[in-house]
Amino acid sequence: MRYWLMKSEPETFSFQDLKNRKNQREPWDGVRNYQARNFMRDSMSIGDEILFYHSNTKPPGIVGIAEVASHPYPDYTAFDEKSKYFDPKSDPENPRWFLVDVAFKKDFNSMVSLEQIKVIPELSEMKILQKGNRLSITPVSSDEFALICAHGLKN
DNA sequence: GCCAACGTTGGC
DNA sequence: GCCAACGTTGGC
Repeated sequence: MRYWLMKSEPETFSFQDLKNRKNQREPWDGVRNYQARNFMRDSMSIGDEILFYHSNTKPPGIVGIAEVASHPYPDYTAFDEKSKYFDPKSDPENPRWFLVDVAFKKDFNSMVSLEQIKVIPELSEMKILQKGNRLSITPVSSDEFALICAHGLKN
């Protein structure tokens, strides 16, 4: 079992949007970064838990828990000329981009904001805090995951 | 809206 | 294979 942090801009796709989806489940399409793709394609397993992070919003932070809900499979939006994620270089015979389905698991009682994360010494190693980090998917340790959940789930 | 950081592209 | 130009991310 691994743990991940996945970013999404709430204006594009929020945690509430995920919760409102049929089966509370959504393909994580549109990732066009090789490192993030590799995490989904090579390292994720069904049941891995995900910290759902809202970026580019005020305040940014982690709003709840999701989980990996499928094996990796090709990102079909890369083959769709009408999609904004269309990539003519991704060949259906040899797909360049992969994704997993993500499922809603649990709301936090209160957001764990980026500001809070920054002041918790045990979280100082998190990728999200490292300078210049822009990766939309990053691994999280089990201790970090547990600590953030403890903060998010307390009243 | 600014801009630092970083990934990708393409000419050479 | 180098690297300048360009586009994007995302906190502030």
